[in-house]
Amino acid sequence: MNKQSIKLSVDAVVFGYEEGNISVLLIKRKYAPYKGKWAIPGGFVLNNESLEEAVERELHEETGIKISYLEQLYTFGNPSRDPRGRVVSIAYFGLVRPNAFQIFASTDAEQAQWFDIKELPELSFDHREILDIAIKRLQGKITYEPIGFELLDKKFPFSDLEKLYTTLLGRDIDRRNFRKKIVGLNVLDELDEKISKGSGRPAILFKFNQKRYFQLKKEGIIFEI
Amino acid sequence: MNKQSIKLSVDAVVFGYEEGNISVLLIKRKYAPYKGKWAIPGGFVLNNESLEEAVERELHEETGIKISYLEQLYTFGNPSRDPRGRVVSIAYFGLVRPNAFQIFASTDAEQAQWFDIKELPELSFDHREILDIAIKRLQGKITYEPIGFELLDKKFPFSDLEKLYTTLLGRDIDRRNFRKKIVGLNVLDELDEKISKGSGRPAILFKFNQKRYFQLKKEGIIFEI
DNA sequence: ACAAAAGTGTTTTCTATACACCCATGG
DNA sequence: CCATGGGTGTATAGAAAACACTTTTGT
Repeated sequence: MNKQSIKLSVDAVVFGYEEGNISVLLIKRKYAPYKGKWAIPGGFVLNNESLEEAVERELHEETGIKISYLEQLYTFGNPSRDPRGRVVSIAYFGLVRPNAFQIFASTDAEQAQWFDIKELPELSFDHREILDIAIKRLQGKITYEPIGFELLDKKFPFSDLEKLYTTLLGRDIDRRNFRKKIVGLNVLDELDEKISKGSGRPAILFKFNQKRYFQLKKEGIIFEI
Repeated sequence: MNKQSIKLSVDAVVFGYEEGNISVLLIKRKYAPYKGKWAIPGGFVLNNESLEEAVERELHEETGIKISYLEQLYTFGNPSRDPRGRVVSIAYFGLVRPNAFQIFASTDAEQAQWFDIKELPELSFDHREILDIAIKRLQGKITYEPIGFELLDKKFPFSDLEKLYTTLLGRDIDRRNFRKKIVGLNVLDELDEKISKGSGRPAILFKFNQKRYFQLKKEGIIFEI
């Protein structure tokens, strides 16, 4: 019988959102292959760790950020996807507020950096394909799950949530209808605080009702905007 | 550096539908571990084949059936899921008409058999968990995709499609509203043929308009019954 | 007072749901 | 002629979409 010599890796596609821009966290590879090229953070799975542990560890090692919830995206196994030999990679997917983390490169990464998803550099391996699938998933999620908790500040004006949705959907939405729908979900708590953005009427701040938010996620709302 | 010694396998969860019953194809294991126990068909990935090739090959070897489209379900990587050592398994998912295939066990399988999903035997490894996730996916699919093409005969009366939906949803649906909705999707072509089921008015036969069907799948309709 | 962003209701349209009787055939 | 399953339309309620002016602040 042919001895199997397949290696297993994990990759973490981490999206951030800030003021109308969606970005993704990439690292510059320190070693060959693709030395000096940008790539999705990730690396080989160790013998005794779960896949989730592996992806969190690799992400932390290479970029300094620690995320406790990464969702499995897809497993990529094309035999020629890695020039070093057969490497099957399980890709994960996460959302964060970029400004809530300080990123710093280490181990296999020479550099770690946020890239706007509309201005991506050339990527290593089949990482462009992985990223494309992740972007599709991100845009798909919005229709069957509430989104925003992981991407917005703790306290935020309604307009931030609205801008997030217009950015992810790539089109304008009606402010009144949107507000009605979100309010109807009971997922936001209104605070006794306002924020002023220099000019214009100050906005009331909201926060997500965490319990209700995760309940909706679990139930899987269908949510057409 | 610690040399990685993880093995990679694939598993194929194949669902069948026949006259109001959903079944799944299982094999009885010929070798240890779990010798003589039922399991989801699958096995190790070879060095030079893609994951899709591997899962189709294993399914064919163990059960005799050949399916060209299996969808990736999830990757299971719990370090203790296999008593032989670290085995990560990529599970796939497919739908067929059981009566369109003749099943016969071979290679690692002592027997291959359809089981009603309400009367499952004890399963090997973490296959019960895999199957539960697959069943959830099957039930979820129905709300965002048309379904039935792979599960019904080429030509079928409307009532067959209706019964499939009631079975998958686990509840009754309104015959008139259901028909309206399906007809509205333009996914069925009416044939000039009828079928009689012994007593009662003969039913007009339909077939799926394949082009339209796969177009809807791709677009991803949201389809509440 | 004006510029800039936040906040708010009503009307219309569409979609989902509820609901019951007639039709065609076999025995 | 009766038992059995197949086929059909309409009315109502609820949800989504379209739509524009007023409020509050900073300058």
